[in-house]
Formats: sequence, C-alpha cells, structure tokens
Amino acid sequence: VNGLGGGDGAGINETSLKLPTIRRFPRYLKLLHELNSSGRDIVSSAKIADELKLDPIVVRKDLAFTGVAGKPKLGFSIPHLIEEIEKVIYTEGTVTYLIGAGELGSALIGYSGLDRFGFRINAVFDIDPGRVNTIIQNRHVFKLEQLPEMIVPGHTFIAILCVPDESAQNTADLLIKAGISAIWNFTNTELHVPENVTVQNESLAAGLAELSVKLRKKAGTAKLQGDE
Amino acid sequence: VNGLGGGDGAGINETSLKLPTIRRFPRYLKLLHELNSSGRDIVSSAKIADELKLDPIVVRKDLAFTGVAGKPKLGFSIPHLIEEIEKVIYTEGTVTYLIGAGELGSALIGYSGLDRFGFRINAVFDIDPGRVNTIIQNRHVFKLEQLPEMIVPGHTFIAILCVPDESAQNTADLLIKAGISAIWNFTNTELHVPENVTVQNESLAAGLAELSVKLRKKAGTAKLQGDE
DNA sequence: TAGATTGTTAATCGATTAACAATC
DNA sequence: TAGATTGTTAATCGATTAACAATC
Repeated sequence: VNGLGGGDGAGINETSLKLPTIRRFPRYLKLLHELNSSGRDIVSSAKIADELKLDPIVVRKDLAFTGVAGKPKLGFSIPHLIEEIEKVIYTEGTVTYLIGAGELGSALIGYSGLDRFGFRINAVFDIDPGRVNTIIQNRHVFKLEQLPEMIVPGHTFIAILCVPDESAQNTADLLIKAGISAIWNFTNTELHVPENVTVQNESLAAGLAELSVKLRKKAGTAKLQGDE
Repeated sequence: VNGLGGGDGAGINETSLKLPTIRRFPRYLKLLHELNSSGRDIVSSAKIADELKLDPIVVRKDLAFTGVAGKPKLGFSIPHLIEEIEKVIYTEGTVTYLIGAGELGSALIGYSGLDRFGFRINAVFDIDPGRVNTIIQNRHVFKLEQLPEMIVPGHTFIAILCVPDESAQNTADLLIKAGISAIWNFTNTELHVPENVTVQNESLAAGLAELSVKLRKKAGTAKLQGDE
C-alpha cells in the first residue's frame, strides 16, 4: 500500500487508532507541512515534541499508527508522514453540505483554515427565504428542501449543522430522512439520531467552560499561597 | 490539603474538578434551564443521563462537584444545580476582547449560543485599516494598537484570537505584553506563551479529523467483515 | 564501534464503570 | 416499612509515562 517496503504494508490501522491521537494528527500535519516548506526532509520525534509541547514518547506512539518507519539516529521522513497522516484526515470521496448560512455558517464557508485537510463545502442550504437564492461568501444558497434530491448513492454525505438550537433536531431529522451519513453539529442541542448516523459535536460552550475554570484555578492558587 | 477553610457549605471544589466533567457542565446547564422553563423543580440523575445519553453514575459524580445534595427517591433541585454550575462556568468579572473581525471573528460577535453562559464580548479589535473604525455586527472595531491602554489592573482580560494563522504568534506576543490573562485561540497555530498566560485552543481541525476517522471506521466495518 | 534515536513492553495515572451502602 | 435514588468505595478500562531493547 504505502511504497516503503514490506508487503504487509504500512498504512493506518484504523481499528486501534485512539481518539487523542486522532485529535493530535492535524497538529503534526501542520508542523510537517511547515518543515517541508523550509526544505527539511527528515525530522525526529524529539523535534516534533519540542515544537508541539508534547512528550517524545507520545509522538513516537502516534506516528507508529501511520505505519511510517523511522530511522534510528535520523528520524522520520517528512513526506511519508504527510502522505500517511493525510490519508487518515482527508475526507476523500465525501460530499459536504452546510446547513444554515447565518453568522457561524457563513464564517465556516469563508474559513480557509481547514483547506489543508482537503476540506471543502460542496453546497450551502438554508430555510430562510431571505437567504435562499442569494450569494453568501461567493456561494449560492439553496433551499433546504432541495437537499434530499442532492443526496445520491455512492458517496458519503456530511452535513454541517449551523442552524439555531431550536431547529437543530427538526433539521437533523430531515437530513437523516434524506440519507445523510454524518452530522457535524455546531449547535448546542443534543441530537437524537439512529445508530448508522455519525454525529460530531463541536461545542464552543465546553471550551469556554474549560477556559473559565482554568482561569479561576489560576486566580485561586495565586491568592491563597502556602496552601498545597 | 485544599483547606478551603471554614466556609465549606456547597460550592465547587475547583482543585479536583476534572476536565471531562467541566466540559459536560454546559450540557447539564442547558438541560436544566429547559427543565426549569417547563416548570419542573427537581430532577433525577437517571433523567439527566437519559436526556444527555450519559451514564447515571457519571452524572451523579459530576453533580457531586457542585456541592448540591440530592434527595434520595427524588433527585436534585434544579434551581440549586443551575446556580452552582453557573458559578463555575460564568466568566464573571472578566473583560473579553475579540481580536480579528474576519469571518470567524464576526461570527463569534453575532453568535448568541454562549449568552446563557454569561459570555459577552466587550470590544472588538483589528489591524486591517479597511475594518478599523467600521461597524461589524453592530460593534465598533477598534485599532489593535488601542488595546494596551484598555487593559487595566483589577480585571481578568481574555482575548479571543481570530487572526490568520500566520499572524497568530505576533498578535499573541502583543497581547501578552499588554497584560492579557488568557487567550482563547481559534487559530491553528501553536502559541508560545509565558506560564502565567492561560491558553485555550479551539481546534476545528481536531474535530474534523475525529469525524473523518469515525466515518472511515464505520465504512470499514461495513465493508470488510470478518477481518481480524 | 559508539551514540543517538526508534520501537516495544511494563508501570503509572486518571477516568469510567460497577457494586453496594446510606438515606429519605 | 419498602422502594427508589443518592453517594461512596472498589474494579476496570484506557491513555500517558517510564524503562529498555533494537537498530542504523
């Protein structure tokens, strides 16, 4: 599969791939692209760990999943790592529809931060007559009712859900009925979906809560010294 | 060890608050508000677990951190839970500045999904002359250079970083120099900051990677049966 | 060879899950 | 009381950290 040698092939073993590892892959990928652009061809786990403030052992274990073999005393081939990590992250052969061209939705249309991961929104939908058939961020906005006929067999369809919290479940139901494979949920609503539909929740609220507690902890330790 | 001294009572013991618990708090809060609006006054851990698809034991352990005592056979007081969870999540006494009024930045200004957490952007800054001194989302955009003079002792200042990846570190350096306490980082750049500055990374790329792998795993198990 | 780095196996740590006692 | 739910202690599971062998 990946040229590098032995038949049994490198390539990712998705079954055992751990969630924290998956979430670190984009960080590796970005760094590797930067190193690559600067003309480097090989990098050590120590170097990566240093740049990303990780433990070198974590890096080695994560990279082991790519199947790319490192060379002792030298490190890992940057192009090979890039190739293999992209294979995991790339949403190849998927069609992505954005639902809800409001504030957050239009931001995602205009957002280029995910381009390097092969991310591309294939069409934009909305239910608001004021938005339907207008151009937002250079993209035509389709009527949501047109979505079902744009879902055909042979591809994986991902819906990015950017509607108001109140309409989240109703819209999800419509998408599920239309045959969507996955929902990337940017609302704060807990979606109820059948087992065969994948949901990825993106919760700003969770991040804000985390930040808030971090700050309070810091303030706490700053004030009451001599504790601990 | 954490004396927290006399006052005990209810209230959160921040020291031992776990990260997964913190990230679940907003989900509890949203549900509790909904139950409260529907006229309920008390709720069991089983009911919460059912609504949020969690294990009831997880819910009880999480709620234990709030210090609110449940009543056997009945459940927990909804208003009390709301009060205590809000104490953890609310960014009280903090001043929040948004840096970068591009696509993502303006989306965050217009986004109301965090209102219930007491979230409010106090001022908006940008470096682009085409944006400075314009009104975006009903908010005046200040010149970034004006930020330092708007940081004064006695408050905690949070910067929401929505600038292009390439200018992320430079902008962070400027914010740190100005005396910011925390950076909510929406860029894909790994920020290098001194120890006393809190960073909260919000990575869309991590979420996309997670979704991508989930989908591939599902497709894999659907296709190759009996493999291993 | 000597040295540095990979790669794997074992130990620790933390979070979830399970079991059960306490209580209204 | 009986029953249901809380709350705590123990067991399991998973991820990180440590130790060390393999290798170029």
